[in-house]
Amino acid sequence: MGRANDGAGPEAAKPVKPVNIRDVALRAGVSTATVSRALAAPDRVRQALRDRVEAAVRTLGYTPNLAARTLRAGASRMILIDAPHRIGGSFFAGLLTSLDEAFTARGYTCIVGSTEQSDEKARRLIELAYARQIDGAVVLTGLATRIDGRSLVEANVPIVSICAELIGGGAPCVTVDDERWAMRQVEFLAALGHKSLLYVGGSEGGYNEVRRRRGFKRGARAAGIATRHLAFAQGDYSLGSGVDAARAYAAVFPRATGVVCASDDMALGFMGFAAAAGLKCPDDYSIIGFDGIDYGRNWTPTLATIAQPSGEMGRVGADLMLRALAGDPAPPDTKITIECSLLPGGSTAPPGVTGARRRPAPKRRT
Amino acid sequence: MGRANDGAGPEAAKPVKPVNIRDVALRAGVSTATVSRALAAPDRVRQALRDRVEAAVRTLGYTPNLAARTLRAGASRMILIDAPHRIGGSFFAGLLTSLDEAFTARGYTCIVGSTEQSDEKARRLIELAYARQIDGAVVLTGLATRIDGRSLVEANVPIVSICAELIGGGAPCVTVDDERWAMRQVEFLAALGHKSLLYVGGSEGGYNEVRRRRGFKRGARAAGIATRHLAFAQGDYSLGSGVDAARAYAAVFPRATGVVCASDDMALGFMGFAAAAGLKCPDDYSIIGFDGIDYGRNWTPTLATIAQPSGEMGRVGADLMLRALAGDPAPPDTKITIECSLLPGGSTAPPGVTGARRRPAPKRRT
DNA sequence: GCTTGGCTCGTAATCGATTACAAAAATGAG
DNA sequence: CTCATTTTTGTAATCGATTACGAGCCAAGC
Repeated sequence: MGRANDGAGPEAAKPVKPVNIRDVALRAGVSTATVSRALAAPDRVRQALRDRVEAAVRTLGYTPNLAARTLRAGASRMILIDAPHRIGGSFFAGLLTSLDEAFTARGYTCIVGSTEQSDEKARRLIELAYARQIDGAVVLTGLATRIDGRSLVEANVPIVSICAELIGGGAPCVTVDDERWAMRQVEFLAALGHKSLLYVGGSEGGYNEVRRRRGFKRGARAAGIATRHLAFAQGDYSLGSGVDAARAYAAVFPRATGVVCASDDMALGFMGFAAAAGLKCPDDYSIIGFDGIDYGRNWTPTLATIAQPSGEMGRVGADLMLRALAGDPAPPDTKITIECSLLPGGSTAPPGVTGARRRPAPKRRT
Repeated sequence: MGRANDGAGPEAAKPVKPVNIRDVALRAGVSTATVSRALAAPDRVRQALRDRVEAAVRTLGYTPNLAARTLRAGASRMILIDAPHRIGGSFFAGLLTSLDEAFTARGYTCIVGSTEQSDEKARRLIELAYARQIDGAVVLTGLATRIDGRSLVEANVPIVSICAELIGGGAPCVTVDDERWAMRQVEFLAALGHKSLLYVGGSEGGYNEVRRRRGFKRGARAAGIATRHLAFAQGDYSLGSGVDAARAYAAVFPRATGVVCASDDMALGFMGFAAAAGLKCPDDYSIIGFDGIDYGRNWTPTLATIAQPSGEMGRVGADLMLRALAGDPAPPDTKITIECSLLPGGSTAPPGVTGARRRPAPKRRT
């Protein structure tokens, strides 16, 4: 078929050797050092040469090799963000967006991963730190995963934690006062007249869960609700676990009129199952969530919740990291607390106000 | 305060020089080449030396520097995933999870970003490709963003697109048959007896939107629904835009009984606003979404929808990429179509079945 | 005229791991 | 025991950009 070898065979397209700084130097008739300077510190190179270099860069389509730069500079301008598995829950999506925006604006690139998703994934992420491939890590889980005896914390890379304190401490953190706002949830329902409550918790033993549960208990005590009028369901923050809680709720604690959830997702799952089971909200029960996600604001009825300002939390956290990277780290015991706000919604009402449902008389213990 | 300089002053902790392969070689009494081989190809090194190397690695806590390896190897084992801005929408969260899982299992690390979010972000991501920092790119937007005259496509890096074909083509893709499944949406509502429909579309002109809208029109024609009984609202796939559509709907087209949405999020937003406005679903209107996200399955009522198998789409897409990275790329015009499924839900019913709402008599044109 | 100082610019070392090549050692065959 | 092979190991080149150092040049000052 004609000329056998014109250098553009079907396979010949592969080894396109990328242009490097030497190619540019050659074309511009200068040394590689001058090319590097023309790009990094233009005011240290004469106008004439600078122009020649820029022209060469343009015509050749040169982009500095990042690996080489990272190797030499000892910094990659990449930040690892260790997000929880439940990114889908959209509260974290907002947080990620604001983090990403803040870092991008300062010339950093974000790598998002989850150390709690699988050991293999965690290993890889931790490895990135030890391999000096990232300049810093933002941890959203609080979980200091340790794989093969090594952890992010010991990789000697600046760390900032958001949403939860790093286990073992040692890193500045940005959180909300989980306990206080969980108390606020209870207070809100109690003020409406609810006297028996169900708590739907997040992943057991986690930083936020421990505090929200404690807040729930303290809130109940403060509102004068006896322990025997409290019930507890264990979820994992996900929509599905809220569904499960609702399923158990019907059987285990039919008399609670107020439901306090540790996440909006669980509250929505709960409402979904309850509705399917014929329970009306807020006629039959009131429910309040935690996070402040969009889905809740548009649910039927709208979900009352504690809104966490994810945008602000991300910005503040990114700022801490950027400061540390600039050589001015905050003291490792720095703790910044962000204010939440309570958003009312149609999911709460005084108990038994419309629904003419049985609400058993107190009946004090047998 | 005692000894003035014990080498561990507050600032002395900083310059912890990380151990490199030379340190290991020195300690094990071998050459750096042997260390490298002992780690990468253990069967090419005698047992005795291998043991010494492994011991040295362990005691020194050595991890190979990734930048150096990338520089030398010409490959970084990093994949860029260009996801749409609306990651929060949780359909993409599922897709990302399955992609990440597939790549991690094969030793790759994912960098997730969005070229459509901001120019600055896009510039950075494209730069990653030109700077040889990524080995491949998975594009979920179909949008071949071009910044400063360069685009991902021209960075000479393997590309796979999922959900949409790459604009301009040239990359294998994994998609669903948007048009056919949009027709199916209409068919489903028409079969229930709905004779006037509202279409709530996604971002205008986008790959999926164009096809779903076309499918909607074809479906209506096939069902014998006249054009004057069709209305169109323009959204952007987000929950909020569904709310807006509902707001406009009430005013613009009060007589449509069926609503076809190009995303579940918009459907949920629509239902949220409609409920607040006193419209009952499915008594007053039926609605069907597209995506198959968890929120819809637990909404009140549950949302009928076209479920896209995000897990499978991710796995298939990752497989295409891994193949290309292994030197066996699929032809650039490869198109893999994944099957969807229609999930029924409480959000649809025959028109006017329970709600005794006005449903204007046909009244054929004036 | 000669020295000092300030700019520019090129040479070459450097970052750390991988690998082609050659040298050395071990193994096997006869 | 010798020669041919195979297996191990070390030396040094390499990937590409950055930067310490010094050479060359020009102007100012005495």
